[in-house]
Amino acid sequence: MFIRNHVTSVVAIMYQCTSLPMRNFSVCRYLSSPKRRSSYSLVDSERYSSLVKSVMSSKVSSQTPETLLAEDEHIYGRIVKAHIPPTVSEMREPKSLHPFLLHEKTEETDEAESAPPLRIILKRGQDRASIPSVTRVLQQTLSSEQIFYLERWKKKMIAELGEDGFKEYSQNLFRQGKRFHTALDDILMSDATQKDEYASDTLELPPEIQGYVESISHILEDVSAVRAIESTVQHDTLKYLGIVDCVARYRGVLCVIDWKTSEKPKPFLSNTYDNPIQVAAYAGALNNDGNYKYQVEHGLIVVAYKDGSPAHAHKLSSELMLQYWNIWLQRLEKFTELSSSHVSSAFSQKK
DNA sequence: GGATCCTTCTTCTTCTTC
Repeated sequence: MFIRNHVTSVVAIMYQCTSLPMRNFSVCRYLSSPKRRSSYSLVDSERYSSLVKSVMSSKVSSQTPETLLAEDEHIYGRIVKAHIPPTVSEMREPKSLHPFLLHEKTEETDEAESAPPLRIILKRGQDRASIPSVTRVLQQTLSSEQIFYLERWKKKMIAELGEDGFKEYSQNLFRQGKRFHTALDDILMSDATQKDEYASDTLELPPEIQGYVESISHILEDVSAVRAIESTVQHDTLKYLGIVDCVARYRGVLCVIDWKTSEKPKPFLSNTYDNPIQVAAYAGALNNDGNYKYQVEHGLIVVAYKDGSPAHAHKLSSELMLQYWNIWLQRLEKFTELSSSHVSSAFSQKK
């Protein structure tokens, strides 16, 4: 078990290395090197001896900040405040420094928690037509490694089931996932609105869903104060939207909850691929959406199984959420670059 | 009424030893 956990964490570090910007990559390389060496030890000290001497020398220069400024002015002229256009990342960066540790929105009251869950239906108007969704961004910015393994899996399945068989298999997976979500929405909504602890027991469940619901029954015992169900969230600054499965308290902590169905067991967070990024993206959007009068800092991914075996619940602390939020920003940036290059190439073709 | 959108899922592995 230890070895497995160890390997998982090493893989997690490797994954982070590949997902983070170059400066972080060098940090990872530094951490993974067998012997931590200072980069200064690599400097050809003989070659730079005069420079080192001049830097280390205590001799005071005849130049002072004032004389340097006067000299600069003489050479370059007076400083004129120039308008520097913001970079894409600056434009996209929200005004808030931390999307999960802000308390700008008014504090919650017990009354607000006892109100019926919010459900903002997605309406695609003209203003929203161009706004990408979380799913679309994640799908279109998969790594080449992810695409490779998915394609390989697909080929294997088609070889096994045939084209039509695979199509039917995929549709069935989607159908089960959708039915599970619908059933869960009914359960949560009926519990939240009827104030009856056993209200959901009277609900009729489709037979193929019963195992999944049984799988999450122990999780549902710890879920309370449901605030939102299948509700649209939109990041007003970063311009993206999505639909959160659920916002509720899990063991007393307010979380964005994502329900998943899976054929394979997913006991580790790393088994859930991009799901944590999805949850962080939803939470970040909710925290920047005026329709929600509260902040959510935590996340929860619940993986349910058809045979009724206990679901795996992966908690995402605010620290983890921030890490995944940063990965989400990178994916969003990549998506923007891809779509703008797509637009410009389409434009040049038209020309 | 039809089309489109947001979701719903799918990946990480192969061989040795006890």
